[in-house]
Amino acid sequence: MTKNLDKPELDAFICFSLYAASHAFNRLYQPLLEPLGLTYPQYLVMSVLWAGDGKLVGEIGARLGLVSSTLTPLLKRLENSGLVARSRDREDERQVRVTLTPEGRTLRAQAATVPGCVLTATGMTTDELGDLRAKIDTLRVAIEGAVANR
Amino acid sequence: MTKNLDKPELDAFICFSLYAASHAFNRLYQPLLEPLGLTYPQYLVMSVLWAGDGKLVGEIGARLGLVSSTLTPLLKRLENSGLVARSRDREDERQVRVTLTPEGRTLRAQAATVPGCVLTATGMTTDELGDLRAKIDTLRVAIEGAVANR
DNA sequence: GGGGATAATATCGCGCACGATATACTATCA
DNA sequence: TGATAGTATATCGTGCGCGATATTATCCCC
Repeated sequence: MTKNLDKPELDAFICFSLYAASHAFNRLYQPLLEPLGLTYPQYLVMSVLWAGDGKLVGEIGARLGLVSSTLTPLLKRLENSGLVARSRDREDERQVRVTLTPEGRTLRAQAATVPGCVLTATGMTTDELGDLRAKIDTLRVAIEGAVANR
Repeated sequence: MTKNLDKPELDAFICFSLYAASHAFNRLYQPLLEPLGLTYPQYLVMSVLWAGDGKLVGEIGARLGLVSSTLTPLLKRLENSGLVARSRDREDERQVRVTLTPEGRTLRAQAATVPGCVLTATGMTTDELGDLRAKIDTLRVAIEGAVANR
């Protein structure tokens, strides 16, 4: 009790770190993505589509942990940029399928240098990064579980 | 080259993780902070002030990696909530010093249960969390360095 | 001590991020 | 079949987060 009052920032240490690291990645990607005309979240969405075209809005959201109120405007901006097309699924008209345009596919090659730049900037090996990623994912899963059964 | 084209999401793995983990923490804190009338970034700012009252806007920004265009509106909202006071420094009138009001200090006791809830939700020991935090900080410092000398 | 450089904060515009709610479609079951 | 429940996406309002720029104060050098 007294301990918590003495160190109210104890829990904050880990979230400070995540918070700051997340923003730092944002600042790292931004100048790399600016010539492509993409923001960082838009790049993440395009990466999901490059990994498998023709996904539903909900599938993209599940991969990135985003809801439709975030994705819909973002996808509309990508559509206005001519990188993706959005169309209601013929089978189930509630669903919206997002597909890459030829311009969207072309952009993939232009973005090919980005991963190398980022990897260099981390100053870590792919093994170290993979290990760290696994630990962060473990933490995230634990937190999501706690949020679900609170 | 071909490798990058085959795996454009390779670099994305670590940033996906950070991105999702950061948002997961946001969703964990939100219901805990809602009774206090604080958002997650506002809680981080209050934590900084609870650790040491009377900080300058720039000092808070340095601690959290935020610039004035983010902090100024946030601090004004905290001021409107009656939790902090903002005043120009007598010595150097360019600077704005942020101090806790009695209500802001009182809130600290009400927030005392938050760290424990969060720690429990992580399912990790403080040692494990500390180790993870250190690794994340190492990554962040490397990235910030790369951004600085690009 | 006056003028340009520098520094700290503020303002503005845009793009997330999300909760609450609305809309449109599908499934179910009486 | 027709009401009802459930599902997928969209809309709206609020609060970050930041780059570009403005404003005001201090510093420094002639």
